[in-house]
Parts: sequence; C-alpha cells; structure tokens
Amino acid sequence: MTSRPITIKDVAAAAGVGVATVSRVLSGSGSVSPRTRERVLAAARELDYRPSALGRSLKLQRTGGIGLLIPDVTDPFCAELVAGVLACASSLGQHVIVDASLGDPAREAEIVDRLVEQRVEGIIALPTRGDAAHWAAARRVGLSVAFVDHAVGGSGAVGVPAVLTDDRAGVRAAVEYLVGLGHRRIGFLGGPAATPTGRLRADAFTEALADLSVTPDAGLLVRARSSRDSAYAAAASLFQRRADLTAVLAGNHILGEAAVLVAREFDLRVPADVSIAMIEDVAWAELCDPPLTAVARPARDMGYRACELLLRDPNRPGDRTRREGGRPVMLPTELIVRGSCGPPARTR
Amino acid sequence: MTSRPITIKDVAAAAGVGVATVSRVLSGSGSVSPRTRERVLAAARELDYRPSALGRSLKLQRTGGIGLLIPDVTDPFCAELVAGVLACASSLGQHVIVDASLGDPAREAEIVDRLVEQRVEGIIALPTRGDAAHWAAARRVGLSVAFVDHAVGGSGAVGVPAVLTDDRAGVRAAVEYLVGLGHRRIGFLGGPAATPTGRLRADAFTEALADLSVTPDAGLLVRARSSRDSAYAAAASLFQRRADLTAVLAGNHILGEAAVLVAREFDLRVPADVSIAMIEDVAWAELCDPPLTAVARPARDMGYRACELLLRDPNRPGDRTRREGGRPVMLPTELIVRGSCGPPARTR
DNA sequence: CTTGGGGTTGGAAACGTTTCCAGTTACAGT
DNA sequence: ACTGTAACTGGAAACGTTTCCAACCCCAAG
Repeated sequence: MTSRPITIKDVAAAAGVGVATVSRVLSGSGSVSPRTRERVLAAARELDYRPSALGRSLKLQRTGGIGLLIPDVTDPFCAELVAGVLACASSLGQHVIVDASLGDPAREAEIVDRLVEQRVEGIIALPTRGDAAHWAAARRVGLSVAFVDHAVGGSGAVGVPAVLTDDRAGVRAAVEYLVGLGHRRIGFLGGPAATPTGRLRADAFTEALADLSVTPDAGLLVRARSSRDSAYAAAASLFQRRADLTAVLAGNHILGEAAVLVAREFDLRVPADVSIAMIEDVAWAELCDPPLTAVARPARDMGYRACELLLRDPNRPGDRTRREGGRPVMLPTELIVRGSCGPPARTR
Repeated sequence: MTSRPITIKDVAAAAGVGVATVSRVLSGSGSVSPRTRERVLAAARELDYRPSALGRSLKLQRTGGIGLLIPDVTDPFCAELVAGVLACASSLGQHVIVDASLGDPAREAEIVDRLVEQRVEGIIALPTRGDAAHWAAARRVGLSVAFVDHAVGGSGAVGVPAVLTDDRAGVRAAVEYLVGLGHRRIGFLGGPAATPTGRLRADAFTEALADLSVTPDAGLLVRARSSRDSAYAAAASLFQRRADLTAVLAGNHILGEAAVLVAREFDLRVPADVSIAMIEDVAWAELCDPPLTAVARPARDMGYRACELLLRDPNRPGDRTRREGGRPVMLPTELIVRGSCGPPARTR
C-alpha cells in the first residue's frame, strides 16, 4: 500500500468534478457554484491535498521565489540584511533561497547559475569583487537583480538597482567627531584595497582629514586582508609602529575587534590612552568596556528595501517600462557615540 | 522582438536532433555519438541555454532543495547553524530555502505549509514550542524532517531525527566550575519556562547544585521572557534582591548580555565582586572586559550534521528501511574558561 | 415554441523536462 | 549478400498545474 502523493486529479475524482473545476475553486478564480465549491473543498480536506508549486510554476512560468546571495550568514551585518529580506519576501508571499559566496567569485558564479536554473524571480546580492559576467548573464536570461551594500562595476551591471549606504558620509562623521575631540594623529585600519568598500572607506578617510586641514600621514593608514588574523596583525603593527597616535578608526567590525583586542594587549586604556571608533555598529559594541563608538548602518532596512526594489524591478519579464534602476537608493548612516572616544592624552 | 526563454526544444532544433538526445547529452546519461554530443553542446552554448529545474523536478518528482526553519537569522547561534546547513547542502548540490519563525508557532506552521507546497526534499527545523501538528502533517505528505537544538514533543514527532547538544552536561560543567572556585550562592538567569531549553537548563542547574550538596535557594533562580528588556529586568531584579550572591550563570547569551550590563550598571567589578558565566559562547564573549567564561555549543557542526542526517533520512520516499531516526545525535559542549570568574569576594 | 444569454462545467492543451520504447543505422560475422 | 547485434536516435508519454474554449443547463424574453 504505497501511497502516491495526492494530485489535483485525485481531488477531482473524489469530488466527482473535473480538474479544471478543482483548480478554479482552489485558486479562487472563475465562477463555481457554491454546491460544487463545497464538495471540492471537502474532498481536498478529506484527502489532505497539497497543491504542488512545481506544476503551478511550470504552467505560470514564474516560481514566486527569490535568491539571496551574501558573503557570509555569520557576519552580523549580513544576518541583519537577511532578516530584512526575509521579512519583506514573506510579507509578499515569496520564499527565499539563501546561499553564501564566502567572498569567492567562482562560488558566487556557481550559485547564480543554480539560482537561474531554479528560475527564481530575482536575485538580491551583496556581490564579491569578482567580475560581473555572471550578473550580465543572469539578467540576459531575464531575471532581475538588485545589489546591496555596494554595486558592482563592469559592463554587466549597468542599471542594476542597488541599495547602498552613504559610507563616505559615515566615515566623514566619525573623522569629524574625532578631530572635533582634538585628535590629529588618527590611525585608520582599512579593509582590502581590492574590495569596493575597503577602497571607498579609506579614500573617504583621507578626504575627510584633508577637508579638515589635518596634515596627511600615510603611515597612519594600514590595510588588512579580510581574515581575522590579518586584521589583528594590522592593528598590532599600527599600534606598535605609531605610539604617537591618539585615536584609531576601524574600517569594519572585524578591524574594530582587532583594535580593541590589541589595545588591551598593549595595556592601553580606552579612551584615556587611545580613542577607538569603528564603522559598522554590531551588538558587541555596546558590551565592550567602554562601549564602542560606531557608525551604524541600517542593515535590516537595506534588506527590506532591496527586496521591495527587486520585486518591482524594471527588468522583470513583461514589464516594458524599463526604469533601469535609476539612481541607487542611498540610506543614511548614523554615528552612535558611546564611551570609547575622548580627548587625546597630553602625552604618551 | 520579445525573446522567449530558450528551451530544450530550441536547442534540439538548432542542433538538428531530437529533444531526447539533447537531454541525454546534457544529463550525461545514455549513449550519444561524440559527433552529436559536440553539435548539441555547441548549440546549447550558442543559445546560452539554461535548463529549467522546474521541468526536471516535475518529471523527476524531486526538487533537490531543503527547507531550513529557525527562530531568527540574527541570533548568532542560529546564524552559525545556517552556515553549517548551507555548507553541507551546497556540497551535496542542494539549495536551501530559509525562513524565520520568530518563535511564533502559527508562523511556523505557515512556513511549513509553504515548504510542503514547494516540495522540498526535507526540512531542518529549530522548532518553536508550539504544537507538533504541522510536523506530523509534513511527514505524512512524505517529506523528511530533522530537528536541531531540541526535539519537539507530541504525537507528530516520534522518530524524527534530531541533532542536540548535551545541554545538561554543559550547565553542569559551568556549575561545577563555579562551585569549584568556592561559590555557594550562585544566581541563575533562566529563559522562559515554556521553552524546552529554558526548562532543561534550569533543571540542570538545580540538579547540579544538589549533586554538589550546595544548599538550594529558590530565590536565586529567576526567569525572563525571551525579550531583551525582560532579560535586563530579570538580571536587575536578581542583582538587587540578592546582594549576597557571588556568581551568576546566565542561561543564554541574551541573559548573559543582561548580566554584564547590569553588573556594570551596579558598579560591580567582574570577577572581583561577582563572577559571571553563561551558556552559549558568542563572539562578544571574548571582547568583553573581562572576557566572559561560557559554555560553547558546536552550532555550525549541528547544522552540518542535521543536513547530513536529513538527506539520509529513513523517512525519505522510496526508502523502505525506515530507521526512524534512532537515537538523536548528541554533540558535546565545552566550557571555555576566560577571565570573568574568580573566587568569591570575602564580603559584600 | 424558439432564441439568446449568463452561469457552470469539463476536456484538452500547454508549460519544460526525462525516459521508455521502437526505429534506424553501421558493421562484423557467416 | 544476409543476418544479428550493438550503438545511436527521435517520438511520445508522463509529471501537476492553469486556462482557453466549447459545451451544457436553465431560464427569461420575444
């Protein structure tokens, strides 16, 4: 007695009607007499019928599902982002296929391929720095794409809608705050120059200092690769090489973590001996002792907005009014002042 | 010139062969002459053909995709869990539909319904405390289920494979450690009694103390609801009511956070005035000052193992040797000793 | 009594794939 | 040259759904 799954045909037979009628009842379209409707509903309930999204999707040529591609679910920023996407998608009745690129462009391309095969309606991506060929390919086969956090350059990505934050302004706010406290020798711990974010924040740092007429000092800007170890090494080298610095701005939360650990290692009191601030406000910033001043970005909102954007994407099949994404949505950052920054020490 | 999506038929036509042959070439089964294979491959490449998983899944009656249902992606434990599942699924060529129940049984039931419609191969769930009816239903329609973190009671859940951690042993280890340091009045911050985890850890705490012949003191055990506010309130009330306690064990990381914040608020030095430990090792534990002693659970492994378990589930369609999950997989916890615990203060 | 129309209904096609089965070809062995 | 076999190939069915279209019934209007 091996029970096949129940199909619409079984329900039709049980209710003594045609499959078309069952479909009409269940999808609520078309006209059905109350008597029949009742019979069908009863039969469906009786048999515990579950319509298959496969059949439907095949016929309708749309799956009602989106792909979400991020570097790492484990990263607090990404996690918030995912939560935002999930919230929006779920309110729109769509499911979300999530996968992690781990920062590897090849892996990213593979995942995009898989999502294309799955015929998702669109993809939301926090893209790697890899080339944009697979994005172009994805759009060519007709699915919409939205970028988050940063857009990707290259031919394939023109007009892709994007949700960004005003990183430049965020960095500037932090720098202005530190300079306002009296700091002049401010170290910057930057992410890899190869990533858009790493580049942009470092540039913004330099610019902000210049605008405030602080003498530039290339030795105060160090870069790390994206591993924790590299972050720690970078922070250690900065603190060691430049005992004269009075404040440090970390370009992301990994680097912020490194800065805090290294400062502790070197027995520097925060903020008495050195002030620390970072870009990216994560949960532990508040638990640090002292709590860390940080630039917050609205990760959850970004996810939500990106999802909204995607599902109204100009590139969607059937929509001839290709709005082409227009300008990217730019969300504000906010400097959260906590206890980790103070006036510079008279002397070290 | 609106371009329909390319189907296998187009490729067949372009290559001058039948669709069957194209399918054989692309899926690598059956025998095809090298000449034909080459032609088909060329045509497919030429047309940028992407096979549709819909057609395949419909025909094959399997989608190659799993569902992952957790309370909240934003929680560090859940995030690690997701990462583990993603790693395993991706190595097995399956995609993962993720959704968050937010601890709401009704929402959970809805999501399960959606996953059933999507005809996923199976579901990995960190279930809510709600009733198990939808789990029973899901298994009835033939998809496999695996629980993580805790199994769910009730009729529907007998024999569901599960990956758990030895929470009892974890709590015991923490208690033994604290008692070993000389503590006798140890506070416990517990999660909601309604959740399996909340109950189990509190019970384990009481038992462990009893086994060590420490005089029980009901006033030292307080419970919080699952919100941050409630956690903070619980911690504050405990510290305030019982100035005589010398150590606190937090039942989860939210409560640990609350304990740290309240201790700081009350100007208690850690560990000089009060020792703090918690269940669940999260990233910030190491960044606290002092770093927090915590019981680590292998979240990522749990996800990975659950995924493995699921895809070999006895309940899978076509597998007659229903092993019925057998005993749940039980993974060990580990007490990570850091600086937040010390001998009790002579006096307060 | 005939006609027309609106409300219901079911058959069948279509969606894109895989696979069974039968048909074709080529070639080796007699 | 004939047969047998093996390799290759294509048509068609099947998967579960939606929707078009034709058919049907019933009743009111002419």
